[in-house]
Amino acid sequence: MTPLLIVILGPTAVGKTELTLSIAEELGCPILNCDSRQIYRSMRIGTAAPTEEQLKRARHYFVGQLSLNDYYSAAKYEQDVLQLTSALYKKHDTLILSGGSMMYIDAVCNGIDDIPTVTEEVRTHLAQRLQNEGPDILLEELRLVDPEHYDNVDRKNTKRVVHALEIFYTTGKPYSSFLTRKTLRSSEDAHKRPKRPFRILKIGLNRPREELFERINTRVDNMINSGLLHEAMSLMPYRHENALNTVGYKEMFNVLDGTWELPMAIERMKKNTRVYAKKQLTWFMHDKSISWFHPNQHKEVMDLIRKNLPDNE
RNA sequence: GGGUAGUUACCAGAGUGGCCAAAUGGGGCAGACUGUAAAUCUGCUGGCUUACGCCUUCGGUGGUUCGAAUCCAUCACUACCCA
Repeated sequence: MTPLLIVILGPTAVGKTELTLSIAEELGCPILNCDSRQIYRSMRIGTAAPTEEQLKRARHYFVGQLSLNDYYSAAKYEQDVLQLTSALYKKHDTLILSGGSMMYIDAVCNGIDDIPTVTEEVRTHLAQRLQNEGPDILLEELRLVDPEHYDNVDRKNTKRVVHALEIFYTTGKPYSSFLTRKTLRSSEDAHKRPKRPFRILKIGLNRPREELFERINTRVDNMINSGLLHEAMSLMPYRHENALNTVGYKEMFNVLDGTWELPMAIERMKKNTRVYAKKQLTWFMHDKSISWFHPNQHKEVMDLIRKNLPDNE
């Protein structure tokens, strides 16, 4: 009997948490959270992390377990999930992975190439060079060092150019030499995907755009009322950590240092969240293996799940 | 009643004779994506399914001119100032 991984995904604020919880309760199975920011501690309000009451309703993993300055990535998440699931499947035949971090979901479902982790020295050195010499020189360097990747990267996306160089300087080998599953997301390359010891059932949640945007707006208002500004204030010392380069916190930091008035920040936050939700949808829509539902369709979702439960195989 | 400034695309706002379908910003829409991804980056945004091509736009109308968003007349509206 192959165990099952139910993946519940969808744009931010669509209503994943609530549906996930009720399904988890019904099936009596744990929830592996898949949200690249909820996994950090002390960002509860701004990431709409599960509340204490919600956490009590099912066993949760990957919620609030990292410090703001911990290094993390989709690749680490993949490893952590694989390790955890192999343990959990001894007791459960079904697990739920729920969240909206596209790349994390992708890493778990389709795998991610094994690329060495960049050393701190190389990272800071290149950051330094980027500042001193500018992006053009680094891009030119990439062309010499890794012509193959030079042809493929988005050359205007400095972050990616720099990363390829980081890998080169860390390993002495071109970044492109580490990529084996280039078109991971396209179905023709399905055979290149790693075999998982579980079956995957992807359930996508979505709503009409207007409805979703309205929920985003009220969620932002609720965050503000719940003390987001206060939370952000306590995180000010860490504001330059990557974890806090996040919708919601960025805007609050601008209020705290006097750049913006609060109403302006709230508007920006709503807008940026809407943009993020759209980005998520753009990504998810490529994945033809997702079955889509409105979050209200609890019954329909459960029907699909029951059909796929391991003992029904 | 008098005076002054103004009316530009979804919004704000540049443009004061041809290089203007019209800068820039906002908003909106669409897309890319394998290592801190809630990140980072890109394209479109008058219409014509595509266009270095055509058509219709810069408050209304009428003029001047080879040519007008830009100049003139007039009407309408808006803002501020003086009565």
